[in-house]
Amino acid sequence: MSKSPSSRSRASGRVTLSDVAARAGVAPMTASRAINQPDLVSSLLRQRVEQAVQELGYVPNRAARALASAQSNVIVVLVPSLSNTVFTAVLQGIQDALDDDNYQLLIGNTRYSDAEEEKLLNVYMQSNPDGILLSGLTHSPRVQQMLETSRVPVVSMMDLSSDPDLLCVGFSQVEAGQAMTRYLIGKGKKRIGFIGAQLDERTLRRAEGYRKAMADAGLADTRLEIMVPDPSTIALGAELLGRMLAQVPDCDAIFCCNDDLAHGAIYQCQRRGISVPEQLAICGFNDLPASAWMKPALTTVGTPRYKIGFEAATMLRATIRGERPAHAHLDLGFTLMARESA
Amino acid sequence: MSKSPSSRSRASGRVTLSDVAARAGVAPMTASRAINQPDLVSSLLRQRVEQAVQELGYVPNRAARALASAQSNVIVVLVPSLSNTVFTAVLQGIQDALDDDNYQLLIGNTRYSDAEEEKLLNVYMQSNPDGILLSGLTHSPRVQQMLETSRVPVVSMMDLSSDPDLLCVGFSQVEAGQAMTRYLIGKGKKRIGFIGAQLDERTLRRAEGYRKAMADAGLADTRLEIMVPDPSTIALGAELLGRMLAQVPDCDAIFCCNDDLAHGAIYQCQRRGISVPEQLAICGFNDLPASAWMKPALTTVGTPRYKIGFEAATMLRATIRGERPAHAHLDLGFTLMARESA
DNA sequence: CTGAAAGCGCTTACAG
DNA sequence: CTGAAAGCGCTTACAG
Repeated sequence: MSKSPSSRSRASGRVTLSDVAARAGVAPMTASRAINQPDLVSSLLRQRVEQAVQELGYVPNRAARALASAQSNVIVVLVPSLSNTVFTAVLQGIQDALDDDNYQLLIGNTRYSDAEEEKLLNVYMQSNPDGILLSGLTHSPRVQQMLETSRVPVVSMMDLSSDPDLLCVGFSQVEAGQAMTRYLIGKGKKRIGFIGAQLDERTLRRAEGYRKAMADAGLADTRLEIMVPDPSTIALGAELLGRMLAQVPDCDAIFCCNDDLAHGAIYQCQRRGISVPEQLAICGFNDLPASAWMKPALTTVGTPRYKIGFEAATMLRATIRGERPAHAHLDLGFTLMARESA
Repeated sequence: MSKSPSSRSRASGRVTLSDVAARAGVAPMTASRAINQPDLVSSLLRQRVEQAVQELGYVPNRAARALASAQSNVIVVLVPSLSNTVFTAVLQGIQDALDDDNYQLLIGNTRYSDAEEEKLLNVYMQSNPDGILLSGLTHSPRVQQMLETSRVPVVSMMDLSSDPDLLCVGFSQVEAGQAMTRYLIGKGKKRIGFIGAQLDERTLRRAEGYRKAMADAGLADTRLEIMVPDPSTIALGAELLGRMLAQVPDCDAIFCCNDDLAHGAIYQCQRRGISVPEQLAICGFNDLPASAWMKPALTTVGTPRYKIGFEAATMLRATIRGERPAHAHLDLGFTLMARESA
């Protein structure tokens, strides 16, 4: 009659499904059904089980469920940064899309590192995820291999792949970079600099679009490019503006690979008494909240990051359920936001 | 001799520890030791097991491990927002503190809602976490109860509790609000407005500090307070600046409960031709990256959010290991950043 | 240093 | 609609 576990017991001491079943006077199997598939149980037993759950404060053990059912209900999300608003918006979209689905999100921060991505994926694979959401298209060979051998559904976010079979949701980073550069060229700018930081794949593709547009217009000049691996910050934008002007004194426009850099460049211009856009046009990428409000308001590229997360999660969920999406690639596009700074 | 599982098998098809053991010619127990406690196994067998792991591409099943060992190695983190830089910095600190510890972080976004916090905790408790990191001190009664009955170690972040037994890492939000208000009073300001949004507990405590300082100086006037439940954004700051000036035309300073609001207020002043700080002093809270760079540079309160995350995670880890921290409360302080705007 | 047995808490696959 | 049996893939607690 003793309630304490025998000395040789390995029981955790927590309330288990068997405890609930005993209290309700049913078999554990029935208690399980009453909780997970209530429609299959008579209302009388269901009520008795529900009451036992309440009285005992039963909390299901997710590990046991995952083990028995071979279904983890885990979705892994890998993003390169948590401090970059772009990716927190993506995460928000994912959460909203999956809100009612009882999925558990395992959020990994790769810090823009392929090695870190590999490490995280290695650990997260131990949780036997039902699906994976990845940022970007380029990954280490081992990551590619892990993904293939695991046969877990994957959706890539942010850019569009050239592989027609790869599920992805995003927009063409190359075209967006090209569009912004063409806009500046259309404004009559000739000496258009490009400032790139972090050098993640998206920045590289935007630079690719910039180069295409410059070459098309016969304006290409490698000295107009400043590329540094440091993280994008306002402070770095301010610094790189100075470096660009020192390197290319007749520069008449600067395309920053993102808004943080552009904000820093504009603040630096204000400090140096350089009028924007009259003396120097400046534009960014991503349209952060401050961009529309600052003086001068920043010309930039609006990107559908929230929607990317939402749609990618939706596509992944459909794939997990065994549905084949009509289109493997979902192009959400971008919007050129012409404002005051360029 | 067939490799395919029998039709009645429930096996997942994945490589298991038994497969590794069979390949290495050892018992599963020995394979387990070779992987998790290699020092307890002879180097010969260890090597054979390691090789089998490689050849088979073995990935341990975390659910099985958690179930058998009654140890999840999961730490739950609940933050009110992922779009607020403050909390992403906290998360970064947590990740850095726990980096080498094989903990799996379950990050939950409560969206500033007690009900959502309750819902998340309910789900996350199913993972049997080893520890929990919470934002703030106030929670719903059911959350409090879940925490108590579960006996899982908890560390609260951001503020300092009045309960001496509650583990917490942060700083006094009340004192910070008071300090900033006193600073403005010291600058000769008489009609100091307070703009509060979101109305989360930190904002309410900062407002409490503001009221104390105003009352102490005989400057209290409830019309000087604007409190709205909407999320803090630049746009809202711009709007509320207008509302404050309409309501209190002789207002000579505005204390915004955070930097986003303050940025919006300053941008709005620029648009209206109001000089800051000459006509109107404006200050914020948190010292976001843009604050030091914008013109005028924002006077604000610097807060140790990264360190809060780092130290809270460190304290939690120690507690999980059974150590008693020397002090239950860790006060990391704040810094008044006097700049141009006030 | 190594291994056979039992068990963690749940669900699957049956059977009635 | 209900339940007895077996099993998911590991680790604990022993024993040798």
